[in-house]
Amino acid sequence: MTIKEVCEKYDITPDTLRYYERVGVIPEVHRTKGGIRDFTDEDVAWVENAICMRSAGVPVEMLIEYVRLYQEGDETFQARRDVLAEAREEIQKQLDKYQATMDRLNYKISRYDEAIKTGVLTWDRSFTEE
Amino acid sequence: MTIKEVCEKYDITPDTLRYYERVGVIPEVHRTKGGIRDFTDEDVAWVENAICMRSAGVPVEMLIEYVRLYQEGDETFQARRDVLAEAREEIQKQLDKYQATMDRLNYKISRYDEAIKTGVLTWDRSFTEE
DNA sequence: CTACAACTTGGAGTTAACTCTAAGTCAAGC
DNA sequence: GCTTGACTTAGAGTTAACTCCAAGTTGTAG
Repeated sequence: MTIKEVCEKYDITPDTLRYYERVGVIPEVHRTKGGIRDFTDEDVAWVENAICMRSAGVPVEMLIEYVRLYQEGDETFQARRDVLAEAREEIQKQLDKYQATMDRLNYKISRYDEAIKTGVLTWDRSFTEE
Repeated sequence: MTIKEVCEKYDITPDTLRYYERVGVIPEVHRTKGGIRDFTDEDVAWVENAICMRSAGVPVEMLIEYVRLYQEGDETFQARRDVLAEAREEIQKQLDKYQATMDRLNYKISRYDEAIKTGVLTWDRSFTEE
């Protein structure tokens, strides 16, 4: 699979993919004799994983650490698990914040829908705001 | 309320608060005769709102737009609602991504827990990865 | 065999959102 | 009244994560 195909598959730019490989977010990608990237299924799976993790805000630094441990072999199972567990905790915290913000937005939008009908904007919660 | 008290309440730095006021993420804060910030309850409510929105990744630019509309008065109810609805959509998309990443992490961590017990790491999903 | 688009690299540039610095002002305690 | 620490501003600097650029190479279509 060429870099272009992988990029289209995940809607990212070649620059991002090359950057991921350069800094170690994904392991080194297979090449043709000429030196052009030719992604194997395994390479693509690493890309998919990286993009999924990044989309949830897992820092590049943490992904690099995971790949580094992976390349060290089977003695790093526990260390790798710990990295993943840390990422999971961060994501759970973020999920909670997102949910709180959703609640606030839903409340405010419902108040605005009211205001658009009645011409008057009112807040009944402890939001002294606005 | 002093800037320090507000910062302690929300665990942020004075620099961040001053930055928020400067660029318009929150409206201008009440001052003492000497020119020192003295946050009213309303000011604090704006801060709380900004921090909640930012914690869910709502861009500073969008908060500025909301404050700008707010200061234009009652003719902007609809426009403000639209800004909030856009923020809500983005957050929903992010929530979905976070959930997908959680699923992936839970799966991987369970595989590692297995591997730590048995000494062998196996993947059964379509993750050719690793 | 020749275009020419798509690839390569190393390194510089960009962006959003802070974060820090310098130089000065305010105010509480002695 | 003086010291001392927290406050003020304008503007420069930082960080993470890309994103772009220049100069050169590869590979496919005619």
